[in-house]
Amino acid sequence: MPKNSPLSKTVSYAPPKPLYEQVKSYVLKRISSGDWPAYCRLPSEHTMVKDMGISRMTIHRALRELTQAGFLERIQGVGTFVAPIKAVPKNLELNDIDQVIRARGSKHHCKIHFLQAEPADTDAANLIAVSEGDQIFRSYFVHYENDIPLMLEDRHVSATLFPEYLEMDFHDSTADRCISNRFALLSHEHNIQAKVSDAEISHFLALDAATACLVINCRTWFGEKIVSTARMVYPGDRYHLG
Amino acid sequence: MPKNSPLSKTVSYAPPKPLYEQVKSYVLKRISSGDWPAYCRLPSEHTMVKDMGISRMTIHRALRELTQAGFLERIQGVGTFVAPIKAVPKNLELNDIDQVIRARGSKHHCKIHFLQAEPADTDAANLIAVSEGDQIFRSYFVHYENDIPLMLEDRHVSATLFPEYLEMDFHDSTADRCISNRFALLSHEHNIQAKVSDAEISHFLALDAATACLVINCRTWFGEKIVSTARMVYPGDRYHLG
DNA sequence: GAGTGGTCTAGACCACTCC
DNA sequence: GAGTGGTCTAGACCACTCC
Repeated sequence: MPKNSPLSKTVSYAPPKPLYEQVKSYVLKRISSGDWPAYCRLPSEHTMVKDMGISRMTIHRALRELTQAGFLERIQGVGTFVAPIKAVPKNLELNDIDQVIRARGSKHHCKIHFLQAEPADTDAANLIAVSEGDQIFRSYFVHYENDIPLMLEDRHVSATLFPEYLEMDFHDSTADRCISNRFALLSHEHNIQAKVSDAEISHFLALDAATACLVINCRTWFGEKIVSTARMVYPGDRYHLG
Repeated sequence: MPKNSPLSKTVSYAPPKPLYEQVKSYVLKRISSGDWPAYCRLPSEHTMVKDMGISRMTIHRALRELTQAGFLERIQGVGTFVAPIKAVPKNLELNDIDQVIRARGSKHHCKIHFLQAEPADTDAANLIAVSEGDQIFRSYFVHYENDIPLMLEDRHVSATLFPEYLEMDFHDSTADRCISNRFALLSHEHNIQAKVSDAEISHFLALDAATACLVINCRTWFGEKIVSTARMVYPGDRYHLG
């Protein structure tokens, strides 16, 4: 024991990473250093077992996880190869409006302009995949950051899939979160465009002059069915994504 | 053998899914049906081993993969629980401009307005994290869809990290893909806003009148270092994301 | 037939939590 | 101490590719 054993204890060895993590790190290091460029063939599992003295299941787990993460490609009967680099997914994460506002240190509140059942007109019927005239729910909210309007949320909701929608409390939670909490395994489809404010947008977002706005259209699926579609409009000078 | 055995052969049984996939499907079905709501405790691995007659490693793999996918949460020494539903990531995938244009069935080409080394001014130095006056590369391209300008790409590139940048061929590949092909394990950071076209944008994108534009700023990291930053401007009436 | 990766098992040891 | 999940092994059988 060295004389500074109390200190040594404080330093507390990082617990050694599991073997499969060590193998993953090793492979990633070889890839990022350029030792193993794209399409390069890796040693076989059997070879790695011999060379590293690690069991095949452990090697296999490491390589499988790197494959799932997009770094490798494996072909049964052939071998393991470094994946071409496009594999890095360029995703933009979309967060809830109230969380974004709170993360900025501001106060969020939501004004409900209307929240009602109505028969679907042609547009709404298309948006949410019901027949024209079917009853749907519609909500029309404006979200504020410290009393300045930041987002107009115009939402259609399926009355058959989510009959309780009108009774939700939208002051504590967003519509989006109410829907997420109600259904398991939702999927989302987004579309983002830029658009100059029109009379409707200018009115509800309190814009003096024509302003470029971000318009995000989001459709939410539960399995094969559309639960909700939302049009969210942000003034470009007050908000940006990402 | 039934009399239509040739047909039976043609039908070709789907090969049975691996056991761990069957376990995953079973658990997902229980979750999405509502049998196992959020925070619900799952049977222990040992219990599943007994009940299903499947070895623990196989059960464990199924539950681990569902955990990685965000459906479950596991606590060592405690148990396995259904994850609260927020887990569904709402991501927007950002694709390469030339691929988007070709996917629309249009023709892509790129006009190079300039491509040069220059000393970093204050803005550029901040964008790419070098010192003012350091040499950097700058490219200024316009991408066309069938001869209509669709995107202005103003890019700064680190001359130390990517000295070959000026010699790349940008007619066959995009700048973004050149960079991706050059480095392994890049990460990207995006910022999207709406902005009214100014004189510069109107000129290069051939806009007659003030137009709302999508502006995407993208920073590309190689480990701790910034390889490139790009400002990409799309006219809102010609393009939308997603 | 030799080599590859894909799956699965029965057992082991461990760290951790809860009692 | 009993129960939990986390890791690891040594072996097995398999489907697949390439020769």
